[in-house]
Amino acid sequence: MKIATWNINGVKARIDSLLAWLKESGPDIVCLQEIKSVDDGFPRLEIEALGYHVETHGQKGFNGVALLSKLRPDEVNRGLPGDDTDEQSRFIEGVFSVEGGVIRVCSLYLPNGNPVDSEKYPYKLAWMRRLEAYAKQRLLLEEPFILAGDYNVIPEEHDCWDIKVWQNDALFLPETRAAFRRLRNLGFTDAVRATSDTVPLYTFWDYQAGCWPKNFGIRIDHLMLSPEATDRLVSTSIDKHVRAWEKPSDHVPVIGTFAFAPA
DNA sequence: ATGGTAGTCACACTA
Repeated sequence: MKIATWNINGVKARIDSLLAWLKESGPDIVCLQEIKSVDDGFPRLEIEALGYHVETHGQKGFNGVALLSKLRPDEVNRGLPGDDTDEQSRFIEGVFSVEGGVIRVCSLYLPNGNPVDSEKYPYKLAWMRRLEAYAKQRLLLEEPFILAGDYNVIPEEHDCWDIKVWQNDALFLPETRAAFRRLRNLGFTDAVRATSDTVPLYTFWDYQAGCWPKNFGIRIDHLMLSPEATDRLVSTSIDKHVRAWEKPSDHVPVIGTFAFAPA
């Protein structure tokens, strides 16, 4: 079973690429971020025509996440718990039946947090605290559980082309990485790192300043796995070639392959 | 180069 995450940076602008990639890659579950669409505006018919169920948690203009899946989810939950006043659509959770039980998969779009001296950075850190509290509770279920998405976190220096450029950025500040480590240390495995010794590995290349042709990238899209999901992890891959397509997203798909069979 | 590019939406805002 292939489970992928991809920040597509606007589903309306990326629908042709998304359909082409679904046909090429054939993932079973896809976690999308930055759909930048309300639920009614999401191009669900074209995606359903390829055999996917579509669940969205949209927002006008910004943010927005979605779950595409060959299996129909048994349960879907929208929004990260912990702050009823948070109106940004950054989190959706689906539960799927597989042979022998369920898997729980979340698509998350963690706040960017820049500029650091604005209210955006404390919002990011508060969001990470909420994610940690939520994840801690979910781990008690002892299920295969995958937190997939755009974390806007560069975990280590070697996940970045030039740390001097990023060291004071909200994606790399010590407090940001400490929050990421706290989450991981609850018992999660960074799937890409667990299956590859290659450094560096990138999932994002900025549109600006020729970052893509110069391979000036960062690794910020992650599949974080509970112990029960890690037990079933077979391999991971980063679909880097998609960054060279016409009108690309600045992020590429990250894919985990697992030894789960559909129910 | 106190720049650069892209998406959304209709003016800046976000990244």
